[in-house]
Amino acid sequence: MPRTMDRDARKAQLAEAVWQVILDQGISAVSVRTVAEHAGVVVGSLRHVFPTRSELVQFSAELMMERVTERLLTATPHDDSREYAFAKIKNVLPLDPDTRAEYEVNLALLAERAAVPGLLQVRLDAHHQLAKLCVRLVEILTGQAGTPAVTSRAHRLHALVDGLAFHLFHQPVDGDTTWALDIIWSEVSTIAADANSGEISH
Amino acid sequence: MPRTMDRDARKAQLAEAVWQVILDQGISAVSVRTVAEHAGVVVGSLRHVFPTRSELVQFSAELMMERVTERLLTATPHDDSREYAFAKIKNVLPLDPDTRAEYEVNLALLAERAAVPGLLQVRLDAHHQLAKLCVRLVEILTGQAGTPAVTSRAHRLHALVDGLAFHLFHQPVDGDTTWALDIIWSEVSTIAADANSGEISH
DNA sequence: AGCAGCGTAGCACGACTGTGCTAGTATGTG
DNA sequence: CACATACTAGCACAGTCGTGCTACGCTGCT
Repeated sequence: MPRTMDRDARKAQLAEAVWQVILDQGISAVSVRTVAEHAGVVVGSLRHVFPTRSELVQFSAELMMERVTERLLTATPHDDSREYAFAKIKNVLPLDPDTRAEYEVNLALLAERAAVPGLLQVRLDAHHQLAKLCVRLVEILTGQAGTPAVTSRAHRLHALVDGLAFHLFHQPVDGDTTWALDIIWSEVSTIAADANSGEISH
Repeated sequence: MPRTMDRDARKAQLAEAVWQVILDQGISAVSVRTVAEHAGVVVGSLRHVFPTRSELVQFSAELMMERVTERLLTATPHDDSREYAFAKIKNVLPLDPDTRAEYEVNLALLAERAAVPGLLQVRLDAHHQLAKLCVRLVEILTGQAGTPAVTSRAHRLHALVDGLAFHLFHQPVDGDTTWALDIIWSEVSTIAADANSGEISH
């Protein structure tokens, strides 16, 4: 065998170059050439790892989702279930420049799904994963599971999270974010409180 | 003067061709040639109206927003303020194929803003307009105006609307949408009810 | 030492891009 | 009728695109 390299690391390096190009010049500027140049490799090398542009773009999307999932799985223990839920949700909102970039790349890849069909599945996976997280959080907060009230609450929480993400993305990077956190905290509290007082539905 | 045509109609025709191309092949397929072909005109004619691609894309975005605004302004009188608010919100959600397409084009143009800077302003305008609508609805529902509680409620409603739009977009065209409408209705009811019982905050 | 083969480097090709430019055509106004 | 001109039509050019392809060098196993 001749010299071999860490393929996964190389793929990650190229995926990160894709993200950078998206942030700098938008998704339409993502070509095998621009990405290769950004990553400091020649086109031939990039194409040795990703034979086509589609594979490059799709892997970039998958790795991005994988990274987010990883971050979500890192344990954030809290004695109070409300603070636990709050911390988890803060993890998926574009609150700092890094997560904002993440969100922006996500939107760009969503818009590219007409050109790279595989992106649709990636996007759907991400969506369902967030949905499942919301269900879990509601279950923890209410102490119930599987009831219609839980799924309803989870739906609502999910919508709120996605909506807030969209809003945060629309305001300047250094803008005030406390209002969004307030909304999340109040929602989390409401879910917990309603469960304790027995009235959940509506 | 030589023969003249309805310039606005021609511009609208071209903008609609842009939307169609976005829906069919994604934003990256939007070129002066593809759009001209879709509109049934030659490139020269298109460029007589829109000298550059940027102007074409930007106008398409502006016209789209204009159309939405127009639809929003058409009076939908209701004796009950809750039903009025509900109807208004239904107007901005991607519930049928047409409004879904609208939403998709919106997202695509959002992703293209790195290439066409003017799109950022268009998107921001749309966002602020929806925010203003939410404030107005909350004012109508609560009978108050200008209080912190109103802006807080409006923020929350706005986030919920954007989040639900995102969710509806992720499910199949013929999917069940009643759950989203239920959430909206319950939120509208809650806003109205809390205002009557005096407790608004949180 | 030799060699198989991974990874690097880059040329070539046809297609497509945005935009500058010119020529022709039809039509409303004088 | 004449003419100015809005509009149509299309060529040209330089650039970028994705991808097929070959050639070379280094490396690690036999």
